[in-house]
Amino acid sequence: MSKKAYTTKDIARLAEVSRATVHRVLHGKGPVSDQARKKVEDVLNRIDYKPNVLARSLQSSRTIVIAAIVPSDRGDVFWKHALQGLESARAAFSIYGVQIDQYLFDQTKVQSFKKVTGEVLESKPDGIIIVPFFYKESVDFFIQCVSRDIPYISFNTHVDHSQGLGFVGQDLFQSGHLAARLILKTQKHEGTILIIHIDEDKSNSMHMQEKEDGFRHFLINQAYDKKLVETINIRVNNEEHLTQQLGQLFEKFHDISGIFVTTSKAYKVAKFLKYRSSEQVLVGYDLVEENLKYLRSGQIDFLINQNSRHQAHMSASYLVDHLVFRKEVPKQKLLSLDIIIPENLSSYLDTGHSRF
Amino acid sequence: MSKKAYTTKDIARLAEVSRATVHRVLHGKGPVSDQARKKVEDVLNRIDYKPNVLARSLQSSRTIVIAAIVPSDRGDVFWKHALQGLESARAAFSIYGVQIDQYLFDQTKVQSFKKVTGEVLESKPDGIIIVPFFYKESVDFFIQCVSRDIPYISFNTHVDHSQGLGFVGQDLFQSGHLAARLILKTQKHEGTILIIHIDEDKSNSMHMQEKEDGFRHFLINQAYDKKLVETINIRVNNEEHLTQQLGQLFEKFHDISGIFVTTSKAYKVAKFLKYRSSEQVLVGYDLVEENLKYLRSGQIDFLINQNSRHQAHMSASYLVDHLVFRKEVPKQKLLSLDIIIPENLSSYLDTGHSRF
DNA sequence: CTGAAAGCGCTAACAC
DNA sequence: GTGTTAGCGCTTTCAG
Repeated sequence: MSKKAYTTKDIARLAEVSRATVHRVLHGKGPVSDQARKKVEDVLNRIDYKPNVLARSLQSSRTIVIAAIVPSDRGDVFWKHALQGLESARAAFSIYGVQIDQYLFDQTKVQSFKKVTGEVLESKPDGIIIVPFFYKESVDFFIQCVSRDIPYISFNTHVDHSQGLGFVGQDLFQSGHLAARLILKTQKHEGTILIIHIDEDKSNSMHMQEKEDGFRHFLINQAYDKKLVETINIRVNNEEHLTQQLGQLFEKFHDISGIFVTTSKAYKVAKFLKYRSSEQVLVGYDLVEENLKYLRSGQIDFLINQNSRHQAHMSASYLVDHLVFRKEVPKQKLLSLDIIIPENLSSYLDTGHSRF
Repeated sequence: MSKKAYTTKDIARLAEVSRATVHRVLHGKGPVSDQARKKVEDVLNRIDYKPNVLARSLQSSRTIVIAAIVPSDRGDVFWKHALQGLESARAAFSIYGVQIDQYLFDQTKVQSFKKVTGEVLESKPDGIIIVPFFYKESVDFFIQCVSRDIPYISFNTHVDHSQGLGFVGQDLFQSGHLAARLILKTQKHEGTILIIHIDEDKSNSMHMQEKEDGFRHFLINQAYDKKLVETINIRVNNEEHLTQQLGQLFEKFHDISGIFVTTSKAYKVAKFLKYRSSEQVLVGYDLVEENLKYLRSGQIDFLINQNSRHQAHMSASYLVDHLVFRKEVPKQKLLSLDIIIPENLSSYLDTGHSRF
């Protein structure tokens, strides 16, 4: 059926040179005479040669090192899942001699980020996976990578840099759009809609803003009364303060019909709603334990899954495609925006991609 | 860091026999003296030996043949996607010397099914992927497989048979449950809810019934007035007949608030609704082109994605895990129930799993 | 019954 | 510059 694939041996025979010469031409290293090079290239143009990855990986000596720069997961399930994705990738690709080293930084400290990026460059890895959390520092880092000729792939946070291998993440504008549709579809009446940015620090602000933009865009399209849409920023330092703030909001706007929380902290709002036994539509992000509790009990209506596990795995997968299989990888891979309700929750919780 | 893995050479050295003997013990074939066997087994118990799959696959001679028994796709996008999943699996696993042969049957003819299953058994494949469309015939076939010691994995349609390697599909009861929640959440008022089974033949009836059961289960839990839920069976032979039937339904129940179509034919209802400019919540299945059109224009509110492409790919993937990697595979893999609305449609359309 | 030897396709080291 | 050689870990063949 499928005819035998060409090997370097075949090429050597056809080009009337030795396999070593073929090898040198294929990899562009080592001295080759123009004449020999031409002979080999002619053959390569004529046939469809695909190197056998397995045979290549069999060379046990060669191990490919990937450095992954990711926020540490101290109590944050989102990043814990990302690390799990990296781990499953490590397991899956170890047979190809790929090694994935994790470099964790403290997402509240730029210094920490700078430190680990420095360490990574020192270690001279074959490829890099990175969450470019801090904009300016990331751009600096990317420039370093390019000059050192180290391919990198970023995920979750998008920082424009065309030299990178690719980006894996989600379309945040679109996800805000989606949230708006869900709320408009399910709210009981046309009341005030709150957009709540609730987070520990400012670092996520770009993320949150894009979601808000998408959200508002949908409402405008639907000619929703602009005066009914309110944006609130909340820093969660202490619980009481939060309750107080929410209480004030509910006094000020007594006809709240829907709430969009742009971070994974929707459970904090849900808690408040439960206490008040209010019945607003609540849409949030991420399958973190506290959110799931309120999703199951009905305080949270929809969760949008950002699937950091999948993002991380995908990133690793693409880097391996590039480094091991020498395959093209897409400049951008936008993962699906999963809508989670109690019925499909469990089907998303068990990892989803068992082969990875 | 990670110490070198054991090889057959190591085992041979430790057991003081030759590598060939180790090989014979490992694969339980060929004559080995009890004494030699014991020596090798002792070593194997002491160390953690994992065969190197790459080296094994390198033996170009050995090609593993998988037979895939799937309904033909004559005009049916659902099965077309399944075939695409098989194709992507073929491409992905060809490097391991795996070959996937497709055996298509006509889903309207039992005879056709019997014919291809016969052919497959004749061809003595190393493993089988099958959509056990016809219950009785499938059970017969499974028995044949077991007696011939051919591992098989089924997908999409569930036929109880514990001897199989596994099943890949969706929880249909749960998916009906999900549809019910979506409709109750979004309908404008508590009106009549229609469950419409609309298909070309009867073969899907078990599928459809499970969905209905899940759907009704949710409504009962929510104490929805039983008298407001109606089940309708429609065979789609000609378009006019369908329009007529729907017209009669809408006359009989003038307060219809939601419609659940248990097959991929929701677009037929959507077309009718558009014509009447009615505003019921409509939930259906599958990302087939006609459905997408009405999803985008708003006649269909939600689509549930059964992702046959992914199902097929996953099945192949598991079979390869078993045959090539000698890994355990789960008895049952329930794929996620994806809720599709216009905003996340495109993110589900491009295949999703690029590495496959 | 057992072991030695060759070979899968690719790479790296070392002669020429 | 170029070709020969050896070896990755496993399987298969063939001689003992």
